[in-house]
Amino acid sequence: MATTVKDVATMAGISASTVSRVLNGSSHVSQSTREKVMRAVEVLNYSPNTLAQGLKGGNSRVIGLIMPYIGTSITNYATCGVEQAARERGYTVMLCNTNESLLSEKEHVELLIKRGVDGIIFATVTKSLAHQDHIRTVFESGLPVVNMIRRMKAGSQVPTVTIDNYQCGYDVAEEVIRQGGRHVVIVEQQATFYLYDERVDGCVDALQNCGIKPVILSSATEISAYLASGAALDHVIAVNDSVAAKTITSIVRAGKCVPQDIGVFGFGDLEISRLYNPSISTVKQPFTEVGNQACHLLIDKIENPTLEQEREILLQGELIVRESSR
Amino acid sequence: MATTVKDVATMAGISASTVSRVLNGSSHVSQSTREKVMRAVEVLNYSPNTLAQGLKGGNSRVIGLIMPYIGTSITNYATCGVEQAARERGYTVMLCNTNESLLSEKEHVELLIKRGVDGIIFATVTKSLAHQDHIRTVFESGLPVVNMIRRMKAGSQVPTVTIDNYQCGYDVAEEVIRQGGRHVVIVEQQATFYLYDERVDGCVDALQNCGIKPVILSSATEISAYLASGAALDHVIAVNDSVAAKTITSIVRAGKCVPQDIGVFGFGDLEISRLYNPSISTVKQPFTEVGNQACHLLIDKIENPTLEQEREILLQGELIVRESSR
DNA sequence: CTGAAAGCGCTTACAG
DNA sequence: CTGAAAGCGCTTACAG
Repeated sequence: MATTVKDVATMAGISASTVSRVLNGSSHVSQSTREKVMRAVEVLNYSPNTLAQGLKGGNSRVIGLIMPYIGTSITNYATCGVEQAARERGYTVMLCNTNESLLSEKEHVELLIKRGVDGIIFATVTKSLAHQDHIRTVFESGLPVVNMIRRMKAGSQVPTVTIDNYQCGYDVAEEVIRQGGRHVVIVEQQATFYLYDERVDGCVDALQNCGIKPVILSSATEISAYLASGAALDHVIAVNDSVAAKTITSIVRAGKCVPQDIGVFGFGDLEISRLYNPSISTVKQPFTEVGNQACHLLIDKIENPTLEQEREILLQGELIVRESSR
Repeated sequence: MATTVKDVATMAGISASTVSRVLNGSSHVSQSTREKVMRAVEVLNYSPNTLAQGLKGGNSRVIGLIMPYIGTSITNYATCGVEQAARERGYTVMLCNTNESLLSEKEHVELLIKRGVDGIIFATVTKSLAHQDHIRTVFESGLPVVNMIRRMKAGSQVPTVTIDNYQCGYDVAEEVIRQGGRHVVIVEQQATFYLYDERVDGCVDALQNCGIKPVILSSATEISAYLASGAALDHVIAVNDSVAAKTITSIVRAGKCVPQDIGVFGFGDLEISRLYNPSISTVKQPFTEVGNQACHLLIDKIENPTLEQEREILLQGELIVRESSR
């Protein structure tokens, strides 16, 4: 049904081999046959079957993307970035969702290999150091692999693209200090990820450099009790924008004003930080760019296997001061 | 490098054909050879190369998913739903992002066909009736196709899974009336989609049935001027949750209270509607379910080509009343 | 510069 | 019940 090399060859009056050569521009072909082929390709609207190309051992031009969850904006933007870079370079993305399941992540790896992908991008579910053998195995097999968003274990050879969350935390804390912060609370969230830990570490270090020891609460709901206790408080740094929003609500309901009484910061620059009233000061996280770079890194390796890859790419966030602070 | 049928055949001491038969369970095979094969498969950890399977004319077990934009929660949830259903049934998703470009949508169709997908799911970018020929062409070629989220032109044969936005609008307006609404404003948004139009239509019809004629504003920023004009207003229905949030901010800044002075409703049940202060009354939209059903519809057709498909599946929303109303 | 042949890994009539 | 052969569409040494 679809047109094949054979059809083109017949129409051009030459062999299939030569058609293939013209299309892949490998060896030298005479100008006249090249033109004949191109004309036939044009007329028949021919385009090679990638399945067959992939089977033949060439690149399948498909990369696997294994995400922990797709319904969240971080992974979303990263997915978007990967897809965009892949398309630019002529690759297609196979999307896998592990729902934060390690088992599922492992299964997806096997599936993707079976599907003949040229490489795999992870945003690995594991922060546990012990459970990344499946990734290392793939890496060592020579199949190009890039990890993004979430760090892997220290000493891992797998190239990783991520955001410098420690620095983001450090920047926020410095801004807090600039605004005169003395009594600072950091609000975490139940499910903690590396990236939250890193943000918190950055905050704590920056604050301690100025002699401030922050109080750490493990969820936004604890803010009410903290305020009720009468403890001094002038700034809150929440581990992400959603938590910041919840925190502001708690503060306002306790009868305090944001930012007049208490300044609040989040991380992420999600839609909510712009829409919330008051709008939320935050650190913008370039996740689309993370996806983009991860994909380019992967394809570079695919197309040039001997390439020495960068071990780690750290992207910087951008402090955005809005109404919820100062 | 990877193990093939041949390896299994050699190990089991039989032919490749028979191995294939055992694995595909087609014709009858003796119990003893079946066992030999299974044992070899086990030992070699064999799993067939899907590229070769696809090339051979069987199902490639890959479906194409063409989304207009991935960085937004609606399409996100739908993507999630598709991926989930696909995985359950042994299919893999190729993700395409058109960025709302019709040209790109057309290119993706060709790409996916070339990639040998078994079927394609769209959330088509066009609401223009004139520009869906590429989809119709595919549909008529017999390749299974399902459209979701956004309607296609009336009379289109392409099965569509979507949310009953008209009914959602109708439900919200009825709730407004139940709450004693008399002076109602509907706030739209710049980029209007079918689904927004449908919501508005539902609202307008329900209100008019009760003798209420709503005022329609084209963006949340107009609410300030409207309030300043001194016009009576007791309820606002915004075309989605983000617009509802902006509307509330405008109302509050104009010195009015939500919901005491003015009740506000949105659509979507996005994260923001829970986090906003006050939390926003809305209609929950089951987009994950939309993706899910679209995918099942597609795979049903793939696996049973003679199947008579439903032309349209309409999913219902769910009214959620929160603090921003009554 | 170009063609015939072999092969990627699989499946499926066609024979036995 | 099972095997040998052909073929899916392509590419790539191997000859000329």
